[in-house]
Amino acid sequence: MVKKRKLIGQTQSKIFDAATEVFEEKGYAGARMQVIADRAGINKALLHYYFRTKDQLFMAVFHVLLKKMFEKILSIFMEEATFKEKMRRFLDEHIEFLIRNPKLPLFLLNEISRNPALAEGLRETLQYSQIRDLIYEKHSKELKGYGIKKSDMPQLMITIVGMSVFPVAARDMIAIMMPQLNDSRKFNAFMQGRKDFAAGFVMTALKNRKK
Amino acid sequence: MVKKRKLIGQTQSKIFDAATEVFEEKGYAGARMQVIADRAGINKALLHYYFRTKDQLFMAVFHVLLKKMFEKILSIFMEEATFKEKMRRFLDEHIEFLIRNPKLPLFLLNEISRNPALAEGLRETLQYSQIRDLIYEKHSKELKGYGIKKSDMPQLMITIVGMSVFPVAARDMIAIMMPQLNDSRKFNAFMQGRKDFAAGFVMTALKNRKK
DNA sequence: ATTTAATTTAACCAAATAGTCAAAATTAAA
DNA sequence: TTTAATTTTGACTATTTGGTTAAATTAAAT
Repeated sequence: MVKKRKLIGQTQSKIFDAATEVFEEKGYAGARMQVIADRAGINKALLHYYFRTKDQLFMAVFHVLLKKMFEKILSIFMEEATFKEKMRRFLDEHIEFLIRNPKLPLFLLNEISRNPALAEGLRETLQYSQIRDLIYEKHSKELKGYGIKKSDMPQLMITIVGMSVFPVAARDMIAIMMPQLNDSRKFNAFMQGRKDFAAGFVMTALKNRKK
Repeated sequence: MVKKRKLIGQTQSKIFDAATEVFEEKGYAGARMQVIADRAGINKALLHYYFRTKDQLFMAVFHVLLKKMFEKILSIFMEEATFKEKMRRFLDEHIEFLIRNPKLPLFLLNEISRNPALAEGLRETLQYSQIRDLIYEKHSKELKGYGIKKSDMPQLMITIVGMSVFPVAARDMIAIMMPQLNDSRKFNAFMQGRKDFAAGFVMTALKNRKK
């Protein structure tokens, strides 16, 4: 019984891992079931045994990745700390996360853009309006001190998240314009440097903001 | 003679426009030649008459769009003005450009990411290192005053471009987390507001930067 | 050991899709 | 007006690709 489940688990997770790789690399439309099977080291029919269709396999992978990404983004902002501390922690941890998962943002942005319904399930789970209120309410004083009104929160949050996500999403385009960031060692060094740069940049902009 | 060319031009550009739409929406892998033909109002065989293969049609579209995007980004930074003025003008014009071409960034980022060789041709055309030197050399004094060293330029440039590009690329994900930006009127208003927000944010961060 | 159930495979199938071609229609040239 | 060249089409082909099925293999239960 245990052994059986272990075996199922092994095959299933081999498939799942292979599918994750291929979908992240090629997207839904570009992914091939045969390629996933090959990379998992199994027969193509076995894919359909465990995950009836390409859609179902994709959905399984997609939702795990979507959750992974959002949990990372949101968890830090739910902790107890000043906004400044949260922002710093967010940039540190999120950039580490992105260095380990460089293909994740572009994959998610794309698939959601091609089919917004994909993320529909998350809307209820997230209840972002509550989260946003929570973030703002919690830091209302601190943020007012920076001249940030409630209505400015989207601008600010998108700026902060963009600071970490954009360079990773745009990496291959950046590599064209900035050959000095071409190889991954140098790019990762750039991302490491971005922790300080982004945190300093945002804090300076906030502290000296016209109110 | 003139008429003939005009007719060719008409059909070719009908095909080209349709292909642009479909590729931008679906990406290379998700695009269908039949759909492009339908949208152009012509027979599928005519696609292959004017553009021998899907690859050739894609390449034609891709390179026009890539050029369009990069020209917009770079042209402003090549003008005669202070760095501050250029940045302001860049954010204004680039955000207007992105409002009119909302699908362009994600499309380009994706296709380049799936096949970095696609952008290979641009490397020589752009000679970014020269451009970067030019930008820095031209504004060396101004930027030093802000505590920006030559080695900080990638961080700064990526931050500025990300300010305009990221919200558009991440639009559908943002719509999930921020339902208040869901409909396009409100999102465009957000992007209009971003001209001021981003310019103010960057300038404040620069002016008060620790040196 | 034998039977039953779960897992895996090789060989197929059907639909989708890029691409072809010969002939028809249209347009330009003689 | 006739001829030649170009453009457009309908019907077709080859390949790719997601998905199926029946048989073989392995594990579990009796």
